[in-house]
Amino acid sequence: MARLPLYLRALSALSERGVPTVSSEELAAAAGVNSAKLRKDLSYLGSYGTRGVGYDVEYLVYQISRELGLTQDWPVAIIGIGNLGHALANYGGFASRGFRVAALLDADRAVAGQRIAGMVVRHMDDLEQIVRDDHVSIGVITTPAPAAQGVCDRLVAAGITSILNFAPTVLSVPEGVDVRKVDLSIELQILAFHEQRKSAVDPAAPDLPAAAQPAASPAGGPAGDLPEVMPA
Amino acid sequence: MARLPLYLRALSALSERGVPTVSSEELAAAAGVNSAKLRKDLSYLGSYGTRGVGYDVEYLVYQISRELGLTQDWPVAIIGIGNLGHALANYGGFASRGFRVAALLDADRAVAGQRIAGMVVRHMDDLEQIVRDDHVSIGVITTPAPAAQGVCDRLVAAGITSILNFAPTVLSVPEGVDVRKVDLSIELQILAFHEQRKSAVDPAAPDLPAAAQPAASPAGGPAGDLPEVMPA
DNA sequence: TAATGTGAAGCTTTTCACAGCC
DNA sequence: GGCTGTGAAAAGCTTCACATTA
Repeated sequence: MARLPLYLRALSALSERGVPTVSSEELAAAAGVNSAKLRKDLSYLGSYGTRGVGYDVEYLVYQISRELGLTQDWPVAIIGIGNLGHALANYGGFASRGFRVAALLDADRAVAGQRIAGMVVRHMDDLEQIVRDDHVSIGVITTPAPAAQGVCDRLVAAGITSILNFAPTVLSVPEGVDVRKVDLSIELQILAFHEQRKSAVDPAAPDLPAAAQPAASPAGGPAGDLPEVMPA
Repeated sequence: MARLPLYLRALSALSERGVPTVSSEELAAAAGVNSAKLRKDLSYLGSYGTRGVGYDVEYLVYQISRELGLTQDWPVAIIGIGNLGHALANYGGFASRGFRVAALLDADRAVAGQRIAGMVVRHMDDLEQIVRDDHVSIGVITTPAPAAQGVCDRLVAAGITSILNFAPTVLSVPEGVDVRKVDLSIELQILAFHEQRKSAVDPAAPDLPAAAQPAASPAGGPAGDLPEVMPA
């Protein structure tokens, strides 16, 4: 269930503050969901709560961690060391949940060899060997969009079955391979959509008269090219 | 509808290749969805297709862009110029869809003043003024988790009603303010969950016997702290 | 004939509401 | 009394299948 990580985060915060137990109501509020939903979600893991009391924070942290497979080590390889790959290599949030950046790779020989976040960037030629030797189980693709499918195919061929894709492309993979995508530009587009709705409905634009009614622009709009994760 | 940006991306690719019309079947395949779903989604925008022929690519690009509000300019401010903020400031994917990085801000006076992506990073003190003067409509939060709620509150107070949050925290905002979140660590956790399932079900572990059955680890698992977007 | 647009069926997710247990 | 766990109702979303139209 995709909400377990959210609960885990809220529980970890409670755990740090030394809170021993929590009710579904409180935890739901902390995770930003409805309490009935939270109880139903947790009930799929088993009956880990105590009626009349709530949930034991430490116990639930452990149970969710186990369910998510976070009690084991997950070596991750990042492919494409541009701005975003660089940022992810230095991102502290991975290590704290059992994810270990095991390798950084890039197709550019000028990038390979550089030291980033205490690691030497390897060349794509070594991909298969690195996956094998370091038991990499998750690949993170931060290449430009045109390169992503090729990299994906090589990852799959090397035996990887979980891919996190930051390149703005739909990846096609064989059955049994999981792909999750993060597209920054799509998130902004969804915000813009709602933002536009607001000013269209609300007659009194809050503060900025300049951003009022969406003008009916002339046809033949933006030709729009594929946004790339890293602009060279 | 959250899938429109996906369709738009597929259509833009077709447009670049000079394809004049596309059937729901083809476009659905390119966007990675089912064709009936695509037709239903598009039917909410109006009847922009031609039975027996398909959809006019250019016309549909324009209609979706208009629906999403991409025919107007969206000035974006990025708050928190660590690794991720830095990467986003340089990210080419924004500009191509009407999103313009109007300002970079940081609470650290050592960071403020630096030039990044051709812009001077401003100090948080100037936030309200920048939002007002540059008509910023979307705020992107890339601060460490503990700072996120404070920044969010200031953005809201300054009149911003759309926020993209990269900090691993649930932000609480008043009604009418939209928040979308991107949590890199959560994406990995979901992948790990499925990955674990695979090896548990599949009796023949593909290649790596080391990563086989999830061992029943001893209780009292990882104490886990809140992952931060930027480590220091 | 080819492919859209759409009621209706089917499925999934969310919410309600309360029995059951501490 | 308080709070979990869970059937049952409600809502939302996806898919089917076909009438409809260029």
